[in-house]
Amino acid sequence: MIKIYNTLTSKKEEFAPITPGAVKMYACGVTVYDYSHLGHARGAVVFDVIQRYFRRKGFRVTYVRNFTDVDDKIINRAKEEGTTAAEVAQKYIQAYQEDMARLGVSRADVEPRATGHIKEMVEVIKGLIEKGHAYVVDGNVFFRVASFAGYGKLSKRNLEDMQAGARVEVDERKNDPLDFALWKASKPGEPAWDSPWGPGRPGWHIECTAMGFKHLGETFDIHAGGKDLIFPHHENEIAQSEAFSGKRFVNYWLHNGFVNINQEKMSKSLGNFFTIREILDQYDAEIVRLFLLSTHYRSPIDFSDGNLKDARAGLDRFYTMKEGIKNYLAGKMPPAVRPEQVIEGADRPLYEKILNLRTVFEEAMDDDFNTAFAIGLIYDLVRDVNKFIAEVEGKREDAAYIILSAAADAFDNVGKTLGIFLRDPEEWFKAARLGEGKVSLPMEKIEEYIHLRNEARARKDWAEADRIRLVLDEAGVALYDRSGGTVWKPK
RNA sequence: GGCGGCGUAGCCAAGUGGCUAAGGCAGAGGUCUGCAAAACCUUCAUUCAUCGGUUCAAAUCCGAUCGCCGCCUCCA
Repeated sequence: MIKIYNTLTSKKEEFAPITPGAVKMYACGVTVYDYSHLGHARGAVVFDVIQRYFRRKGFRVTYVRNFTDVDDKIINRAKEEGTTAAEVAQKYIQAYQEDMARLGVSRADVEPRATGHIKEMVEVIKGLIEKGHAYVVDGNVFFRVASFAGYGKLSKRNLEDMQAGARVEVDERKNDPLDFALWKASKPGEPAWDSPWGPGRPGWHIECTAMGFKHLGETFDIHAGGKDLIFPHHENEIAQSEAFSGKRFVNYWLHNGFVNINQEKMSKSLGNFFTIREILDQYDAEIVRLFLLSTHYRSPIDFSDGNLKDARAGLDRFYTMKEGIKNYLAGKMPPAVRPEQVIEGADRPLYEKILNLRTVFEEAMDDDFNTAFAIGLIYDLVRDVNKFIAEVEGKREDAAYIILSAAADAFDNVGKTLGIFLRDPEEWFKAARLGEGKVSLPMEKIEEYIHLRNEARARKDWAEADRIRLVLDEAGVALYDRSGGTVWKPK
């Protein structure tokens, strides 16, 4: 059974879906006014793995991830660029989709846009006014926070604390500084939609309520987002949603930790961010994905060159093993024997451990999606499999075949949920790493040098062999003489 | 000021009451190798920021102290 840390209760809880066998999940997407940065990537990757994991466990998942495509920042950006808000939004939605595709993030089942749900938002706002939870001032509509008894239950703060600490200039039209805008009257030239209160545009929080209601219902299982959304965004969502429906809005609130740089939050306002595409120009997407999954999703993760290099080293290690498996299995046929007939006693524990990987992986993931631990389990098995490969000479071929193909299957199986470890080793070592621009020779030239070097080695001309090794080394190519021949990898 | 979180080896990082504190990187020694690399083996925290307390038993619970971070304003 899956246990999830719920921000609302500050505890890990057993996941009990509203509808047995189904998960209704909403993740706050991005405001599309600029390229997304690594912090956005973290949430996307983490919640992608979580929704994949639910599917793996047999749940019917409806995953909604929205785009905020109307907002002050989009309007400002449009002004700066002399274009329209709609064009700005379209451009960065496109860019986001490209970034996500490169990171291997699956498409959500529904990817709604705020501007496509104005009607739904207006309906919710109307209902809130009728129920006395909202009021109209000069074409603006504000939510009356004091009218909702549970306000503060998600972010664990009470109204007095917040008023004491209020340090923003207060919109004079609000009855109370904590009240927030549901609908904003548009200024001339701004995007505007007709409403009972005059032309305007929605406030930020109302979109998630309206889109969540429409695509998932008035109560759904999971609502996810970055920790910085807890207050005020998610707190406000709860207030307006529950005030409107009279029902519990969301059962489990999940919040991912930040990506830090030098122990500081990566953010637009600090200017210390790297866009996803900048990072992907330097590091293969799989490195980034492994890096993001190597820390539990609720903890902060520090972005640094060293940490990305660690992730790369991990992938080198994994794919070296995968290459070893592949080389062994190449050209051999699956034996028509039962595993228990041919696997010798000494290898039984390894075989059991391989078959057990799926189970222990799921135990780790069941515990609040502990990808870091799950990856540790994978590397633990990598070492065992490498040991087996190192000693495979003396083994029965049919038994070795069964063990190694079972290992390949097991790694593949868990890799699919994480979205890593799935490539062909050859592709990893060559295409992926070549893509980082570290090798300054074309592949054909490299192969030619290797051929020349092996001729030199055949006549025991070690000086020439070493000279060629050095030439390739300077071009960023490392050579390894294996029993099956010489292979090369980017340094 | 209010609220929340974190502090585990040189580095990254699991572990939240009880077997030997996962896993990776880096380091040291070894096997292998024409030389290398990879891989494998051995080694690498008597100790979990500090100090007290609770308990038969704590990195894990409680209190205090120090340090760091986040939210309270748009923020994944």
